Amino acid sequence: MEYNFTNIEKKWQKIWKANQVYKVTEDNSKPKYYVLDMFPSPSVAGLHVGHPLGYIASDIYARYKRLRGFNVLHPMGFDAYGLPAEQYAIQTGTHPATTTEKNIKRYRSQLDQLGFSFDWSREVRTCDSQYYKWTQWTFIQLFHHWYDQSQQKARPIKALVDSFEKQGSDAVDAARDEHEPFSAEAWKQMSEKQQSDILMHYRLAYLSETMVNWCPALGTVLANDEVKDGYSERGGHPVERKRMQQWSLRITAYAERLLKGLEKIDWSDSLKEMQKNWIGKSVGASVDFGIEGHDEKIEVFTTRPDTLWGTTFMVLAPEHKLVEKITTGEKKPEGDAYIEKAKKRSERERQAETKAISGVFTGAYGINPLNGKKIPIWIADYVLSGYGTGAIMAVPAHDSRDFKFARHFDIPIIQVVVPKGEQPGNTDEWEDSKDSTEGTIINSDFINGMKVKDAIRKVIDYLEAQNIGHAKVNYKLRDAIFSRQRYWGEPFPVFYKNGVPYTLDINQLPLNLPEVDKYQPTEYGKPPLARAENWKTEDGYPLETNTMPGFAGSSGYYLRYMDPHNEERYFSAEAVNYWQDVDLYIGGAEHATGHLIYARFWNKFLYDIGLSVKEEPFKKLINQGMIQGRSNFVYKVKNDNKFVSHGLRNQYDTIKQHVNVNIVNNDILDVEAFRKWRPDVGDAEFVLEDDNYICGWEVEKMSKSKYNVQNPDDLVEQYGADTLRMYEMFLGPIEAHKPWDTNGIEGVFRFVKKFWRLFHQDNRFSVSDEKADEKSNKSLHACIKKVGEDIERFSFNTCISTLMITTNELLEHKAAQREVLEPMVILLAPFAPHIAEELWHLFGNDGSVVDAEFPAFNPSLLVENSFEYPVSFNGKMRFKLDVPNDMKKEDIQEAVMNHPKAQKWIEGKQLIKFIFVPKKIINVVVK
RNA sequence: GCCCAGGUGGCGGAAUUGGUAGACGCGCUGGUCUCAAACACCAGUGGUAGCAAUACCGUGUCGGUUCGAUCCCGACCCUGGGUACCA
Repeated sequence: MEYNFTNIEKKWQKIWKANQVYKVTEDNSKPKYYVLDMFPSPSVAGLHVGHPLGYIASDIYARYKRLRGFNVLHPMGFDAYGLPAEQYAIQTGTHPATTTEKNIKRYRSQLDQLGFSFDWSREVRTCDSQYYKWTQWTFIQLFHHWYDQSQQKARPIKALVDSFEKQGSDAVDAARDEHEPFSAEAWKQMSEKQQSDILMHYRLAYLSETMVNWCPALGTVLANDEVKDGYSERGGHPVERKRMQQWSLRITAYAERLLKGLEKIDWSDSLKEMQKNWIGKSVGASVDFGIEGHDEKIEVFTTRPDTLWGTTFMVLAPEHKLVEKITTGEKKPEGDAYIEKAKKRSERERQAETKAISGVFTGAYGINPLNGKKIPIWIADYVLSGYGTGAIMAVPAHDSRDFKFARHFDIPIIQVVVPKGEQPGNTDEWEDSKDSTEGTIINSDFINGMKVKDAIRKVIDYLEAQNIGHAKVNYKLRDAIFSRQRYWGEPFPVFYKNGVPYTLDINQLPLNLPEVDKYQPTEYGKPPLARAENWKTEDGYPLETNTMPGFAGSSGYYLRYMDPHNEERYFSAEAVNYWQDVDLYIGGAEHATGHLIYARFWNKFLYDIGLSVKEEPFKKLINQGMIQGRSNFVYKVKNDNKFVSHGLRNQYDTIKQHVNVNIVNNDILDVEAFRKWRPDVGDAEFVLEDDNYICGWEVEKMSKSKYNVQNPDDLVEQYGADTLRMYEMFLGPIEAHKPWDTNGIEGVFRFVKKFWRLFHQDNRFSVSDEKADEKSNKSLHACIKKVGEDIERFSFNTCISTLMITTNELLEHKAAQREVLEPMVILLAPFAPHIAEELWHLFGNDGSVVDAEFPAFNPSLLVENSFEYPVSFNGKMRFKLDVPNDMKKEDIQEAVMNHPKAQKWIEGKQLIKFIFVPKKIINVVVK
């Protein structure tokens, strides 16, 4: 019988579906295991070869755990809201729901043909109202909760209001924005609007003014990514920074718990490090600087209050609220121009460009609260309004960036810390700032002579005693801006009454996304939902027109999989008590500081209010590497409808443009296909080299916008799903990034055919019930051991190598006994489920191979009584020597030294040391 | 700029991380089978020198620690990801 993968795969996929082989229910007789993939966002391009990489890995592990007797939850769904469907809708007028539905169908059929063990009865889609009902529900909960620092948990707003009524604002220790304190009496006399404004400073979901990239021409807000040099990437319209009222989530309240929680989870150190840096905890002090001639104070945060005496200037972010007020008349024009310029630059641009030093003196002076010294106040765009207080005290002697700024503008530099073993220096001669992490304080009044650590403590005590500052912990983490001026997202369950926001009743959920005539913003720059007819409550109050961001729907989806059809609740207590949390989560590292932080926050909140039963949602996380695309480029001559070949591009002034890799073969462009693909330049001239148009190439992220997407369908048709699954795993370690290349899939295909041949003779399934020989048994058990160990450490590429090696050995031994071949089928099953299932049934088994038992390995078969040692001289391997296990070190030394091959290396030299590492190496050191 | 990761033959990678560098596979070379091809099978394959045994060189670059470094330390170069409204 020939190996006909198409028939085999189709047949078993049908049977698995009909028998619901992958459907799971809570089963208290078995331990649970929850394997989760980051669900895909269904794009027009379909699934590309990078998507399945993670899914194959998780599927292997899910199947493996099932073979080990676990009740495995392995669900899948779709992150269906987002920009791409909306952009497409703006261009074509097609409703995003239509596009999304179509894309999901395509994804589903692509996933199905790969033979994944997903329980599709649990599918969720973020754009489904029965799903987003619970996203909206969670938002309402966030709105009605605040964070109690003393209890370190979220509590109902009701409790806060009670406290205000009894004791005013000072009785609680809450995560909140700054506001003036008030008494219980004052609270009671406030209007509803005033009370609402106060509560906004506490709610975990709140309205506030935040900075955005505003593009007036497009009437929309843009991501930093969409802004290039102050212009929109799309259309090239000017963009400016602007304040806008937005919903935010007070994720900063959870900063400390997000940080601490990292210690308890099994994630890679690099990912934890990224999150740690993102949260960016720093311990220091808040200090109030006076301003000459003004009543206001400038609050700065510093990690080094001990260097206060070294402060020779201050810097405000251009957006700082005091800039306008303190800039003096003569400096005003210069200041305004600078602020105008800064507005046009994105935060990232402002931080990236450190070579060009820029800034403007305000003409105003701050007062150092410790010594009363006057220090100039500058404006510079390297200070960002979003970090700390948007103002810094600059200590040029001990900070590199401040140093460069001071040198550039000729501002004095005062040394205040002397590093250990050094003498105080002349700062005029310095080329850079001096490290100050450790050392002795000078030029600093009452802390002179103290060590840095003690000085910090002393200064903070002094600041607090004088009421000019206090100890403070600052986090780089910012609250998550939660509103988007877009159509294709969850509507907020919020309406406005006299300008005060209220949430809908839970029983009014879901608030369905309304129909609109167009998907772009209105002429007045209002979000698309403003176009919806009757977008108001039954009582006629206007509903919120913003929608939620992409991460809203993906923040809690793993919980909904536990009980996806529950209409009464997010999920039942029974379901969550059984499934608990995700044991293994597989997805891309590009989510490190986005989704993976938001989801942890979301889960902690649900934990606080008694829904989640585990504080951390994802116990173990694996980041599958990105399969990178190989992009191709054409070179268009600027201001001319002409393209030049790669080798000639430097002779012209050209722009590099992506070209669809599917019309490029071996970097040679199919010019006719290109004309069809880009009708806008259909009549272009092509400058060739050697009669060909050669394209440039680069390895980049695979994405539709780079036209380098490869999809798996053709490969499944040509080689079958089992081969594709194993080939993707064989490419390299799951966590490594690798460029996609189809060369090499033939080798895996050969292996699958070889494996099939193990069980067949003269085209007939032919396996005997006789005892297998020792060699075959040894091969099998070495394989069981290695494959088991390697699956446990997610080293799937070496699993496949091992299976190849064992298959070659068994073929060589002409092993055809059930005793060795049947366990091989089970070992292969997680990787290549279709062929394994077919062979499993050829053996006469009834049930599915997924319910088989992972074979046990017999250690006694693998015991060796000697070891072949590599013998090195001065670290260089020279020959090998077989040594019995029970031989003594002295005897081994003698055997080595008397070995004929050793003479060449020891002749005329003196033995310094004889190193013997059991089961590793022998090294002879001679001189 | 900042944070994180990576760099090993012609190519993907292995060496479970201080102990034989290059497992397994692709590709390539030669051969068997065939009228021929495909499939399959056999042999070889890091570089240099050599008929060979063997020797020297070799894990991005430079330097260090060690009996011994792909692995640890320092400096640098290059590539990829993230950088808060792409998902």
